[in-house]
Amino acid sequence: MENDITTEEKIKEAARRIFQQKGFAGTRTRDIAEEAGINLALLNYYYRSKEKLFEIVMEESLKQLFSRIQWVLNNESTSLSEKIDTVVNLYIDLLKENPNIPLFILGEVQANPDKFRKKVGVPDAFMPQIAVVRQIGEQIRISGMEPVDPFHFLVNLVSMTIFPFASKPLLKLLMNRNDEDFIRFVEERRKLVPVWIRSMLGLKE
Amino acid sequence: MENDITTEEKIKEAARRIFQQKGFAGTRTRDIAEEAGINLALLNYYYRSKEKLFEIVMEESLKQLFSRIQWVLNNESTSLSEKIDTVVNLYIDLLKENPNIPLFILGEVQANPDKFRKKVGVPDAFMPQIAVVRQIGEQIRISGMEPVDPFHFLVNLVSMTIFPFASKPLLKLLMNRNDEDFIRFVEERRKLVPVWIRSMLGLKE
DNA sequence: TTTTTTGTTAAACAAATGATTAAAATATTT
DNA sequence: AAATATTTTAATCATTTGTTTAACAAAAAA
Repeated sequence: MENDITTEEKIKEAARRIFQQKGFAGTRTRDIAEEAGINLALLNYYYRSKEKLFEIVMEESLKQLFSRIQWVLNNESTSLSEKIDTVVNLYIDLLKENPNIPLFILGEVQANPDKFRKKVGVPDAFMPQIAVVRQIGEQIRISGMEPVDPFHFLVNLVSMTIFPFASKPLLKLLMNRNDEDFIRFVEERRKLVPVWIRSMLGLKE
Repeated sequence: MENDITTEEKIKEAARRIFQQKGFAGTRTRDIAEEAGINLALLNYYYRSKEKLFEIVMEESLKQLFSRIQWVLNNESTSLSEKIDTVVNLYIDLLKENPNIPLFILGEVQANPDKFRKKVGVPDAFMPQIAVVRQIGEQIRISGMEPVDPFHFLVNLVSMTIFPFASKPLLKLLMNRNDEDFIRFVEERRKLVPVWIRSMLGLKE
């Protein structure tokens, strides 16, 4: 049988699943080994330590959550309205596959803020320069609303898209819904969130 | 000197701070003892175990985040618009004092969904009966928009209010803002979020 | 004051856990 | 095939960590 997936990859995938669900402190190397179906010692053979393996998983998770979106938001050749649609679609697609990513990252940052200072450090005065922020600023002027910090709308977009996934287990309990219901609920938001955001900004459909 | 605060309370307060920041797995009993300035053995003397102490902290955190809000949302004698204002104000007040609560609860639920089945279990078909859901449903009909699940607006309200706190450390990094800036940003949202929600619902100011 | 109860401390225990080692199995090279 | 290198395994090590114990101190009751 040709088992294309190498042992090294099996370990990383298992680590990803468990780290993302339980966090660094809540994960035991033995859990990862069991999930991967390999001997405990192989973890230290391929990756030097639990910490090192975690670094890799975290790095990739950050990349998943930020890199594509960052590119979209900074694209000078798409309209604000297109950006809104794209971001919502990208996030919902990603989080349907991998709903634990947001809490994983946020939780680790909250537990260990120092470790992330450098990792997520954004060059000073870069963010305000990003295309979408400028476009939101313009739209605020155009629509004639009172001046507001453009970041509010970015936060709204991300909040309304990501938060339902971050609170998925709680939502399911509170709303008495199963997985299927939850997916349906989120798919409705795929259309609704962009409508709401555009409406906030006074953007016509 | 009359030190009103009893040893037992000192331990619980220290536990609350550390548990809420690091989570159950990330917290060592020795950290709690040090933070409380007491001998390690006193933790097991007053509370039987780390687990039992955690239960108490979690119980109180859930109560903080849910009980008052639940009461507000289910109040038959306030308008929908009033409820929106009240919820946003209550949450922002609470989270300014205690910004780690949301991630704490959500993280523990994600790490250990089973433990919370019973704890947060809501009586079947209770949620749809709650006053605010009915009021939102009515407003949806009145405003003449296409029929939508009223829960979307509850989720929007909670997302836009709570998510900025859940992502506070990351937001600060990404937006290059300090604590003072963050508070200002959140205070702006105290006024803005209700406006946006009302607008989504076609509610006049 | 004497006795008893309650609170506190330092030390130690036992289990859990990340990591290592040395040998065995498997694959690759010569 | 023999030799070498790589991968895997079982056992063990060393540290961390939740908990307990036994002695001591302080407070309350007698």
